[in-house]
Amino acid sequence: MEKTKRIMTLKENHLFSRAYRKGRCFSGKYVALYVLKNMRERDTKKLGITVSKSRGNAVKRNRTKRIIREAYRVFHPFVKEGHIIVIVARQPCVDAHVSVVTSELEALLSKAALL
RNA sequence: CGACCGUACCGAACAAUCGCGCUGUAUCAUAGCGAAAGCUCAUACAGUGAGGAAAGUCCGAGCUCCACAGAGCAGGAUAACAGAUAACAUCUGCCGAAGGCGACUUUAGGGCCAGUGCAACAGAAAUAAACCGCCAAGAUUUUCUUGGUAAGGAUGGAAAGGCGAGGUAAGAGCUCACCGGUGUGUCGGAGACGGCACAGCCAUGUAAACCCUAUCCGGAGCAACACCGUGGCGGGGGCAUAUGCUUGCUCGGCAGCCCCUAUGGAGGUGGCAAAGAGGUUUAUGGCAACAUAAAUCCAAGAUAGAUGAUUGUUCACGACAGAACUCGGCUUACAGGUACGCUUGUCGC
RNA sequence: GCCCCCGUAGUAAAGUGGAUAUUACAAGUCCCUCCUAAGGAUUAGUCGUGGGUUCGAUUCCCGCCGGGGGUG
Repeated sequence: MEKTKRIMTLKENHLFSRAYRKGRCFSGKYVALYVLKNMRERDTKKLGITVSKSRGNAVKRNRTKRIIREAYRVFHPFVKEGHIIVIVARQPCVDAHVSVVTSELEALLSKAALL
């Protein structure tokens, strides 16, 4: 099974832009999902979370990132390996509750055939 | 009790489970490096983990690098006076001015008699004075000329100290009382300045207009800077003449492999994390800002960037808002709450 | 994080402290034309915002707000 419970985070900017250009896109009301197959590293899964500057000030952006990370943490052991996942927060996500975001993320992940 | 003023402070609390950054200790069977020790990763336990403004980046410093014999100019900043401070555009006290019944608050507040500029429109006239008016003289006769005048009218933000009385041909600080402002003297004060007395009103506003006076200022900023460093491009030496290119051949040259070395992209480490112009209390000095002494307290340190979720209980039902080298201020945002002191109004004793 | 720059009609730009803030394009209305184009006339500004200096501020000074750029 998975060797680490730790979530690998996506850091490089060019991988973000690759995911936006070439990845498959699934968007819901609260978040949008970009999925890209990682050819180089087959057995890892990487996560990137993006909150635009127009969504609010620093406190609101940090809080939104925490909510998304908490929602993703539930599904992390079941997600298939070898993918780059980018989650983009949309405007309603700033004031949303965790349970709402979790249910929507579950629907999007199953739609993307990652579960 | 209500309203107001000033100063200081707080910025939801507790418990359980899961999860995150850093530090320490232990383990390292498994994953990576290594001959090994061990290190990284991981796991377990313990500790610790955002603010009063962390914000805006508006001032002032520390720190680092660059430049620099000395002096001046240019440019910039500040501006009553005295002090505090490492320093400041900050703070304290005080003076003047403005506001408030008051507690108290606000105040870029030097110099237009060093010089220059500007003051549109209106108005006769804007720094220079006679349009109307008033008075006198002369000529002519429903007015005109010459002279005097700054009381009154009209314009304007501003018209030459204000108001009253005397005075005069009419007027005028021409003279006088009061007020205002200027100068001199004297008294008080550390000083700005204030009180009193005398003299005397030849003259607007603007210096956040140029400027003058006094004081201060070299430049850039932690993405500074220092170190490690392999990819590339270089330099030197060695190996091999096996292979490719350069012409069909030979020599030579380039490419090749290894070692040393300079620069130093990506990346990493330090700077930088517990401790300094630090907080609290007490004592002394001072009106105060603050200073001195003693005791005592302090523990975030990320690098796409750590504090969240769920459940339960309670309340005032939770605003503004996230450290990024570090301090002192200023400015701006903010649900609500607490303490002390003062003023004023009403009621009661 | 740090360092800078800019806000004027819908857009792009001018604008010595002094009249109702100027020009071009665009937009609306009217005239001209059988209709359209061209042409002519005309309309619309809280000069980003709050204070201050001044008789008077788009302009000078200060504080906020918004936008943009640079960063061996």
